Amino acid sequence: MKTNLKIRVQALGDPTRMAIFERLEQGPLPVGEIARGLPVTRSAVSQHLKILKHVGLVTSQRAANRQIYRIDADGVAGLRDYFDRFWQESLQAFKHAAEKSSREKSR
Amino acid sequence: MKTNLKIRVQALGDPTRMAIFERLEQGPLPVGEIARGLPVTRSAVSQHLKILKHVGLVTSQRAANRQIYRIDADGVAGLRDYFDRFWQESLQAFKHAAEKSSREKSR
DNA sequence: ACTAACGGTTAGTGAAGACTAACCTTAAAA
DNA sequence: TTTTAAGGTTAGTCTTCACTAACCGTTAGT
Repeated sequence: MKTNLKIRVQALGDPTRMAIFERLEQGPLPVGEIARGLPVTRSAVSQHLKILKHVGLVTSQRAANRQIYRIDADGVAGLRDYFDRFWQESLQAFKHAAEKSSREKSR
Repeated sequence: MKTNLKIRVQALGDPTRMAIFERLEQGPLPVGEIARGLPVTRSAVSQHLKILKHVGLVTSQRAANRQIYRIDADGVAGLRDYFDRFWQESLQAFKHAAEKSSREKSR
């Protein structure tokens, strides 16, 4: 399982994978259930799930005949933290710019 | 400016756009400066910036001859909140599953 | 006015990758 | 044991889209 954050974003960049991901927000589902309602074949869904699993966004678990997929909370937490850092840094940059601007106005 | 969160993820799904985005984490930059150090032409960078701006991840501002691009903190906050929701929901689902499992073990 | 540097736009091309169809294994039910 | 349904894999096709090259307008300096 890759832990690189960028390839997780890349994985979710595909609309179908994003749809699968959002489908799993409701709760764990077997492959066939995920494919039902999506405009692609079960084969395509299976390939997408392989990628999502590989990048650490979902996990799977056998139940007899079925493979149950669910969202990997840790993987999602990584993404959240990643964007949180960007948010904080850009906010700080904005604050600096604002202060500088007000300094220039007051002279 | 589109406010749809999915297309922001889609926008960052491209490696070059992600590189541009991370480049802007250091601080605001003009187009030419961004292109310098990237393995693509300035034209490509300009097209990518157009997309990033369109989905609300960066903003731009003229300074005479130059276009200064910077990260849009609000846009990034949207992404963070989006993944935070997934994280919370999947964590809760995991907790439910764990409780159910321990109940079944204890009987 | 001319020149140089900036950035955006367009058309056309090439490569990456999403998709289907056909196949396989495995597990449970008949 | 045969059948049925599950899911994964592969080869091949086709579409999407990232990229370059050539162009344009704009601004500042000479």
